[in-house]
Amino acid sequence: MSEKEQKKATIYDLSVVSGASPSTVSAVLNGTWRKRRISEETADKIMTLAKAHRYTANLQARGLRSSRSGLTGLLLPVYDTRFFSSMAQTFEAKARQRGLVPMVVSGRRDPEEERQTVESLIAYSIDSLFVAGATDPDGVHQVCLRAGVPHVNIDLPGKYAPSIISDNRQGAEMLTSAIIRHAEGMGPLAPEDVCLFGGRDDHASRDRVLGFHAVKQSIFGDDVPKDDIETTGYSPGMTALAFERFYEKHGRLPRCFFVNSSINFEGLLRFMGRHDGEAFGDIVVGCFDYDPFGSFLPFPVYMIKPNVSEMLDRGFDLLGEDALPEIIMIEPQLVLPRTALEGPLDAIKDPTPA
Amino acid sequence: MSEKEQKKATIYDLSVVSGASPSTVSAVLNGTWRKRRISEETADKIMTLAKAHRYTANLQARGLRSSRSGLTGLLLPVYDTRFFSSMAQTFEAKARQRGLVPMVVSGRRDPEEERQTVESLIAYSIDSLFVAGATDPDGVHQVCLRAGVPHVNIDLPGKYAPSIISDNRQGAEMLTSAIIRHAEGMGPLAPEDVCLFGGRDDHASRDRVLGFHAVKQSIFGDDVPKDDIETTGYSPGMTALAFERFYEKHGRLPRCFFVNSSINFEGLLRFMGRHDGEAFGDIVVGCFDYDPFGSFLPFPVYMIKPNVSEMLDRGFDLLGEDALPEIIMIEPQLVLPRTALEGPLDAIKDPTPA
DNA sequence: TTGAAAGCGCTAACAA
DNA sequence: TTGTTAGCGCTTTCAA
Repeated sequence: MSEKEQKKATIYDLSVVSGASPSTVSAVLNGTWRKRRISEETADKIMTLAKAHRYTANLQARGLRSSRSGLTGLLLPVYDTRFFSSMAQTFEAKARQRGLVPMVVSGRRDPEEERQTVESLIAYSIDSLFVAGATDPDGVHQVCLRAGVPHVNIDLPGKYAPSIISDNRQGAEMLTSAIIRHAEGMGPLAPEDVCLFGGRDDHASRDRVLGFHAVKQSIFGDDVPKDDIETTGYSPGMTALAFERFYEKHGRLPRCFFVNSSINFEGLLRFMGRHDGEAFGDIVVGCFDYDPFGSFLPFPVYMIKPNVSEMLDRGFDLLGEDALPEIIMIEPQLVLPRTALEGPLDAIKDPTPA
Repeated sequence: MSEKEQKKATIYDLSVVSGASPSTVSAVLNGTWRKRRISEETADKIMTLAKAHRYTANLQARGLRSSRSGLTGLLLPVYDTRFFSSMAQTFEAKARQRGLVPMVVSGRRDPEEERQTVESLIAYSIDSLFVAGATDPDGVHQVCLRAGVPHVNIDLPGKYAPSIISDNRQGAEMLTSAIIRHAEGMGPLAPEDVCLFGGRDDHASRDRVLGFHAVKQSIFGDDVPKDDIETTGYSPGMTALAFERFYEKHGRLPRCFFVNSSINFEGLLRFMGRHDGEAFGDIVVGCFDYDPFGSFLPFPVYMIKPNVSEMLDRGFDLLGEDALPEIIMIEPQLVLPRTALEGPLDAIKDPTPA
């Protein structure tokens, strides 16, 4: 309670106490003073004064005047999965490294909401936008284009802006062979024992299905049934239903299956909550997404971890020039069952516990 | 690609095309026109024009002029746990319901970084701030106070601002009795079979330890050893080490233990990754925090789920008046093993999968 | 090496 | 019922 709420100091206040003009103060405080050939002496004096008066720039005013806000946006579908929350964490760190302030928002997989949410960012004059896993990246693109906001797509590609995505095809192949190999080690496997749950009609899901089928074919030959896919959207509830249906029909879950995202994986949890171990005794599961707790469930779970850090770095690189709408693929990582990877949490220095 | 990047329309553009003055346009577009007694007719015309020209207000300018930015901040320690990511998700929804734009940032449990991060929000003139789980809430308070930013503490209390926290004492009691009851069902239990891992010297941990000991005492009597606590900080690595140490010494993990947060729980995962089932055969675990995947690990896991929605609602209520620095406790929920609760993800309408 | 002055887009008295 | 005007705090020519 030591200091009172005082009006924030402005460059005019510092101009008065320093005897310099507001424009000089401004230049000193925003770092352009060297090239404005202001004497080291004046600069020092002003900076000292600024510190003493706890001056911090009003970034709204700066942004209004200079039409560069210093804000960079990240549009997520949802926060509440390990994939997207670690993306938010990593994004924030990388933005701040670059002297930008991150604004993370969620579009909740609704094209209209995505556009509106982005409009709200643009209303604050964000300088750039990362569009991650958008349901309608091209709709978002239109909005950005009108406002002249440079943007890149992450994880799910769009047609009109550069896209940096996981190599879904290759990841799906790694994952599919891993789970099949594991399941085969537990007894002979038929093609109909190997299924895929989740996903929808988007770029990522299509590539994953391609990879999944390619591997099945290479193992079981050409006569694999094509009805081994249960498309459920990205909804835990729908995915749980799909598992229930399969269970009704076959009296158990498939011995070996691929789940298309951690959100679909939550559908499996719901199924598990309603059934005991018999329903899913010796299954082997693959999940396209990594969740540390998911990796330790009571059956083997292979996971694919997208390389978020790399994707974001490439994204920041591409924002500078207005790049072509090409698609850049980043190799994801196969994570073996019962693996607790280190993450952004490990980078933080926790104060001493005692 | 249909529309080109055009300069954003301003109230002056609309003033020209509508024939009304800029201030009239302004009043119409910011909703104050009724009380400025502007005719419905004029208002309609301007609104139509605004729509046609895709006008959206420049919120930096509005904020600069009116000194209300429409931004509300949420300071988190980290994004990357289910507790905080679902808080971010819920916060965003509640902020938008109230016509505010959320800015979520992470202070990474570093007092200095917390203050700096909040300064960066204040530089954009946020109207209010939620301080969740801060390591140094009172340091953040000072920063907010100087800038006149109303703020509340969530989850971890501060001395100078209103705090809305989980009832940690009561939650710990629920959790402790649940795991002890469960473990007793599997065979007789001695006081030294029941331990607590994680946490540090903060308000939440202290209350949890209190609740933990109270229940142990009520069950085992007064002679419970007080060396049943392993304080590790909020770090997966440190917590894993604590489990290793215990294992070295006793050849197995305690039969029944309380883990102080999902971050500490990740330390258990790391331990599990390095040992096979014998090391933790028939353990019963309680975790103060809920994670759906954690609930389905291969041993019984009881979890406590804080009531985030309620905490945030109360927080928004308290921001209006400048409230006293009281502590409001919200009852958390005990979640039984193998429970997949619905969450923010279920509220979202997923587009049809096909 | 520095200062004066205009203006970013908006709001809010005060006039009319 | 509407318009005029000043200015939020800053940057940026242009002039000195």
